[in-house]
Amino acid sequence: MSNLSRKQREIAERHNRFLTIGRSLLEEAGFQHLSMDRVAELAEYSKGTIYQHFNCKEELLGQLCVHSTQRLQALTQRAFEHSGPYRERVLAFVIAHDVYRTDRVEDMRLMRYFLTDPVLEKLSPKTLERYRSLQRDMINSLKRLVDDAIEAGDLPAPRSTSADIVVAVWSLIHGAEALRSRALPPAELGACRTGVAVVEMVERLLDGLKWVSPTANNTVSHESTTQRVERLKNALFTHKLPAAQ
Amino acid sequence: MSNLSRKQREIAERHNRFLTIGRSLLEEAGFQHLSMDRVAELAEYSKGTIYQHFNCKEELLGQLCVHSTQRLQALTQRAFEHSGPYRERVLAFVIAHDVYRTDRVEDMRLMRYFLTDPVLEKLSPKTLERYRSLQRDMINSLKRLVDDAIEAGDLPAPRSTSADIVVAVWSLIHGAEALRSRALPPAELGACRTGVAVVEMVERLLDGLKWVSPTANNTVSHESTTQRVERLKNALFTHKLPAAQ
DNA sequence: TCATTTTTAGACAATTCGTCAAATAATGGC
DNA sequence: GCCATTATTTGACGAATTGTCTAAAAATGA
Repeated sequence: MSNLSRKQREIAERHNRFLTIGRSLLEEAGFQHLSMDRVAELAEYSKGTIYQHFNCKEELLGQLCVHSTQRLQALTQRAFEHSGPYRERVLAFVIAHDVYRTDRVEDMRLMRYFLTDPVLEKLSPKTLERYRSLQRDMINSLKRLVDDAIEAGDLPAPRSTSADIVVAVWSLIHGAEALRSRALPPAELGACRTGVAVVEMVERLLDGLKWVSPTANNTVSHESTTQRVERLKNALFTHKLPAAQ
Repeated sequence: MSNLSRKQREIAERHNRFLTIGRSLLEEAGFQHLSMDRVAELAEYSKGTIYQHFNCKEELLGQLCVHSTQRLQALTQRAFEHSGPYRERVLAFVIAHDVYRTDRVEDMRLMRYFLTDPVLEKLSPKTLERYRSLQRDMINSLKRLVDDAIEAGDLPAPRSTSADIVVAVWSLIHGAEALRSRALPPAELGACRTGVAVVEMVERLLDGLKWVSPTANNTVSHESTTQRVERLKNALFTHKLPAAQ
């Protein structure tokens, strides 16, 4: 009995050993250059052994990603537990991401990888579920917060659903992160380099939610967004571009 | 002389042949599963030949990505040439992305790959510059548009720089795209599935820009965003999380 | 102590990238 | 039209990597 538990402990320890070494390889060369051979070699186990713990490379990366996501989630939790006004908690959620990003660059890169690549399909159901569940938690907590804020009158949003608001806040955070990290040379980015700019834009978005009748649109005043989108689509994007290449 | 141009034409044709086949492999299996061996084989050329045109796999993908980006840019161009109110042109910019995404799923995936992965470094200087230049064009056009809109009083934004606004709009578009395509199970996404939601949120953001004094913050009324961020950071995120793993 | 079960090792096949020297084709002078 | 020079194409090759599978080693238990 103590035998069984010792065995289990050994397995768990080895598992962690692989993960720790994987993490350090990640840190020093990026997830692109992490190889199972190298992890096994550094862990002083053979190839066959590592594949007993992780059925593919993505599974190992995925478990590392889950760890990272857990840490991020723990940080965002502080935002939700903040005792200040509802609106401040939303901002704190944004700030949590910025703090995390500043602190753990390579983690963020890995998480972005799992955000964008068709790689989730390779994960074991268990890991996939752990990952999804963490993401859901963060999204749902934010959604609850937004609902509460609206309820309390701290965030009047007569024209928008809380789901849309959550998506928007999430997009501002992660879109800016993607832009910041690669897409453009620094010159064009300007102020976006600082996390404050993102908070600033979230503030403006939240401010904008409270508007009831749009006044900026002088020509067509009682058009819904759907109608507007339809009209512009028809006016500008009906005829296709010439075939590529 | 006609000889030289014939030769050049042949080279260009072969180049295109590789690209076209690359594109079709992309379409059917995603960029992850495109291999140079296979492209060469389908093009009925040997391995060595393809490497005379593209010095690495990323270069081929990069050139495909440039093509895609060109098409997207051509679409966004229509938004800038729209004769409606400035604000509508901003919305049309967003809609252009949605139209493109709907039309060309795999293109979008490839472009997201180049947006998020540390892969730009492998491109040839020429391709990198072509890519950057297209991105710059779109960003700068949008920035000019925002500047004009502010100038014309169509988009009052007393508290924000146009650069920040551009980053925010860009983030809303691409963040939502990332979210939509992978990050979460459909259930949580809700309305975000439709492109209209993004336009909606951009509208709210633009509305929010015109606010001069924040009224939603009841406790500390004359605090700048920078101060606010500092305060929240100190209050919530000073002590670190316990070490991972 | 020995048979049975579990675990580990590392050889193996398959894929892929990118290179290189040799074969082939094109070019141009005579 | 022929041959020397130049350019191009080929496909074999090396290296890295993933994931599998069998035989050896170790642990377990009677």
